[in-house]
Amino acid sequence: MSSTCEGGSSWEILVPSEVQFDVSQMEEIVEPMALIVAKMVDEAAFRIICRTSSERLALSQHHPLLQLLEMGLLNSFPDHQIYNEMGMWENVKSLFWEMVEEFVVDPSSVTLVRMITACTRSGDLDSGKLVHRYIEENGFPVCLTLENALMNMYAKSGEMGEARRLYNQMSDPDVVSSTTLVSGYASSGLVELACEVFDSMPTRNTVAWNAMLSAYVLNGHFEGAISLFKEMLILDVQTDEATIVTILSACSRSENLLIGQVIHGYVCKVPIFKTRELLHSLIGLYSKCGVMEAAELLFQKMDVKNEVSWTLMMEGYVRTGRKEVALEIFHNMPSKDLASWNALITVLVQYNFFNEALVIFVEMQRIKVSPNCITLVSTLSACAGARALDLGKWIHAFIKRNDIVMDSTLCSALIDMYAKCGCIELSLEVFESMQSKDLVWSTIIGGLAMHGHSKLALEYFEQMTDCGVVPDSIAFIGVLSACSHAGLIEEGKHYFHLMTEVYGISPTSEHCGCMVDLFARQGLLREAKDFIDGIYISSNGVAIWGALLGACSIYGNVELAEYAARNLLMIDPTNAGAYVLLSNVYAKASQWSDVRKVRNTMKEQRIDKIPGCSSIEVNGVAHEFFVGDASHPQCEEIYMMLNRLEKMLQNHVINS
DNA sequence: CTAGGGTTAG
Repeated sequence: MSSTCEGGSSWEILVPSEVQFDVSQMEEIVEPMALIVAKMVDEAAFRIICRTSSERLALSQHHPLLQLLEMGLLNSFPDHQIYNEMGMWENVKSLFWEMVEEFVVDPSSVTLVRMITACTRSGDLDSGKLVHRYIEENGFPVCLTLENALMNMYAKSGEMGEARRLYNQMSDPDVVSSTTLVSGYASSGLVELACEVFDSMPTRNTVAWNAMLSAYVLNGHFEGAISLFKEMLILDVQTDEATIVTILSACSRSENLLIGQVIHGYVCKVPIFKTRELLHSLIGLYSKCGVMEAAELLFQKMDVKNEVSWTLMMEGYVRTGRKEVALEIFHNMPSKDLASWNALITVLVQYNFFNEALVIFVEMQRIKVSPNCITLVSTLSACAGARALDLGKWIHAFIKRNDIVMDSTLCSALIDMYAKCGCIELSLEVFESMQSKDLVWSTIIGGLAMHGHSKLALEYFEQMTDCGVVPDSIAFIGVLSACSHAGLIEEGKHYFHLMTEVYGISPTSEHCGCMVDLFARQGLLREAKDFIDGIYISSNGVAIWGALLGACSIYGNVELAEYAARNLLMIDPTNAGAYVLLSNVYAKASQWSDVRKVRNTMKEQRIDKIPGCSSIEVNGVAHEFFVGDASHPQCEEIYMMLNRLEKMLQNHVINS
């Protein structure tokens, strides 16, 4: 058995000294190189690699000398072959089995490492485990590199227990072993464990620091990432492109423009190569923070743009409200991939351009671009926002027809779409059909609350915790709004306490808005104000003051209404609703001069009351109705029906 | 030969 761990490669012997690795000579030496590769590889079976170009490519990825030639090699192949990475790994795997089973050659440790890497990259844990068992059964010695490769395979497949077991068995783990663990824990969401391993490392290189940085960023600990980066600078750790890309991603995701700009300055001063990826992360930062002038400047400077470059700019323009510019970029992009379509639909939905998002989806169908799960999730939330029930149902049917895997995000989007479109029964149907409900409880609770099924929403919440699922922030929004709609004061207080004290979730302005609404709707204005006084309200606290102001206008409390309106307008000076409600309170109290003052201020500030508008989709056609609107062709019938419904409701209230 | 990076997701 040839089973020793090879040290250096035998390239020096195999490569003729007259062969110069000059890029200009690439074409001429590709063929000889392929032959050398065949000779160098000690297994007979690998000779077949030289038969086709894609097989040659497969091997080239694993040889340092051929990697040098990669540019030239790749240039001689058509694009689709280069990017068919999956096919390449499949080639490596089938060659391996051919070698050990048909040619009965013992693989060297280098070959085993390549095989394990092929399994890891193609996400084929089953084959990997088979090879692992094959190694153990044949008693092949396992060198450090092979141990690391095996650990990495388990880590990448989320089997951190097995990865850790291998690590603990190692006699002499190195910086690669620990870094593999750090990034494995990071992708499993176990930042604390990643931290622990990182802290225990005797030596750390740039890759190790980058892995820890990325551990923070992947799990949303942007502040942690920023302070780790500072530590790198203080300790004078070498930074590289990957460091910058990672830290910039932390800045843009937390919209920390200031630190991002500092890093932009740093990049300009230190010798770091401004790769396209690095420029993308800078553009991404400015686009996310709405500084389109800076993004545009960098974008213009790029010599080679790709789909990502165009997509980042497009997103930025939607975010800054210039969606026409964004659409123009989109339509003029030299090439777009699925991610570009998804990015546009998603960002349009995020900024409430639901109908525009649906138009893009329809366009996508027309030119036959196949949507993926992400497309469908975003489009379903566009349907929810636009109340486009028919299209939502069509997507549901599309999912069934194409056997698309219903993962929890997709189910959640369906449940939410049906709930928002008024079909809570269909929401429940999707919910009940799921095997694992762990990640969709919050959505169904929110849907039930929205439909006024408060008691049921609370029952589902209890079921959720009975199943051992830990409720998240979203679940509590549903629960608290259910309490507020049903006037369940004590229950509301109980759940708020449960959320903050037992589950340690810090309340957002939405939770607080629900609480204020809970008290204020019942006329407990004092309690509502006390609640507000006890919390910190950030710049997105419009819902909190709005809830208080709304209740004040119902109960006619002038003093408190003024207080609420003042605070609301401090956050959002152009909030038309605040002015209207305030003037209603004054009118109720017959303070006509104050009513006039408010109206005049609105005129001076050019604040227009946005007319209330409802819309409904019937047979795929959206119908819009404004306040006092009489323009609909069936207006008379609609109002007759409305009156009948109103009478029915009044009778219902009297009877119950 | 093995470890780290960018756009899309309620």
